[in-house]
Amino acid sequence: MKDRRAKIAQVALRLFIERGYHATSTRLIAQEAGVSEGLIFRHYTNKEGLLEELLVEGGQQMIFEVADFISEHDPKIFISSLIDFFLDISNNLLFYWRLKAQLEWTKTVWEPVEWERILREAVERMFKSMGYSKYELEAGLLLESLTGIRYGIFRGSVENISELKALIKCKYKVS
Amino acid sequence: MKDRRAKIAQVALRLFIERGYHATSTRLIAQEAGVSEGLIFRHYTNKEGLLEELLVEGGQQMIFEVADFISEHDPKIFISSLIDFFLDISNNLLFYWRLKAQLEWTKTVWEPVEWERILREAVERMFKSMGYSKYELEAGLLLESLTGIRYGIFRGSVENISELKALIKCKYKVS
DNA sequence: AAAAATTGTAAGTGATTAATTACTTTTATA
DNA sequence: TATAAAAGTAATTAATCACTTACAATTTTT
Repeated sequence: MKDRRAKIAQVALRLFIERGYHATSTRLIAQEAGVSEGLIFRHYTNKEGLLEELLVEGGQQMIFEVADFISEHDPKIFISSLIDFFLDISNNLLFYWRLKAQLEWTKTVWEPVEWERILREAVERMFKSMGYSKYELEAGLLLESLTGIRYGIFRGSVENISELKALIKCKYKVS
Repeated sequence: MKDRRAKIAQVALRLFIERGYHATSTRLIAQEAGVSEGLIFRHYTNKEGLLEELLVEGGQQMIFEVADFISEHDPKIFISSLIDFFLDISNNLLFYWRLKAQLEWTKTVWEPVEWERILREAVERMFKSMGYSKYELEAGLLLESLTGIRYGIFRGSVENISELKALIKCKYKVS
């Protein structure tokens, strides 16, 4: 069976999100994946290596996804797509996003990863082209706000997502 | 020495934030607090009981603080104070806020605590009195956005906080 | 089909975990 | 000041942790 490595990664990602990285034992991962505990360490150097690969893989997928609407040159369509991207619960990178967010709480220094830098620069460019004077500040405000709402969706404190999306788009006059 | 219990709580709060709840051992807490490990379990039923008390205590302080600008009846001053409350890094409840946020990632079901309910209702009332038609949605948007920005401040991805505050207040026409 | 490499497991390893025990010291009370 | 209660500790507990070892099964390569 070739896909047992993938199965371990899949189960680990779910458990890390459900219970937190430190509260998830390699024993439990193995049990839920239906493999022996030793196999985890045959495929990954250690538990942290497994986590690292989940983050790298998710980050690469994210770069791919972000590249999609980076190519959009119409600011209005861009901002609208950005809001959808952040707040669509059907987003297939939700698990990665959640794991990343969870881990950020214990980090001492924060450095944006590649897709975050690419995205921020693109949003700044859009606000600039839309004639906003403080475009960097505007980009920061929108991105942090969207992140907050996304956290709210994860948490379960945001119900009417589609209405909220419409309201935000209305505020930025992009739909 | 009477204040050793308080010392344990103080050190535990710091370590839980720095390293995460599960990654912080009772042994480390005792070491950093300069007490024996057994003393932790003399004062608190268990590790989770210690965490619980930190959350309850912080929540009670938060109710007290929130009550401050709940009494404000001028919507413009209210919203302005709300923004300050959420984004002032001098806020003495920052540690509680951070711990609570960190723990929310592994919760299966989310229920707003008392101060969160009180606050949300007050914000809704204010938006209603300001003539916003979708006042509930507006309240949700502002609160989740401010939470997101606050997380950004914790994370270190927001630099120009005062400028950002001014921009938000400007958008809501409250200063 | 033989050899080699990979994938898999069961049964461990020592270290660390939260929590308890048995006991001593300090503080409060009668 | 005698006594009870509370606050404190050192040493220990069973359980669990991430990880390793020695070996077996399965693929892949030649």
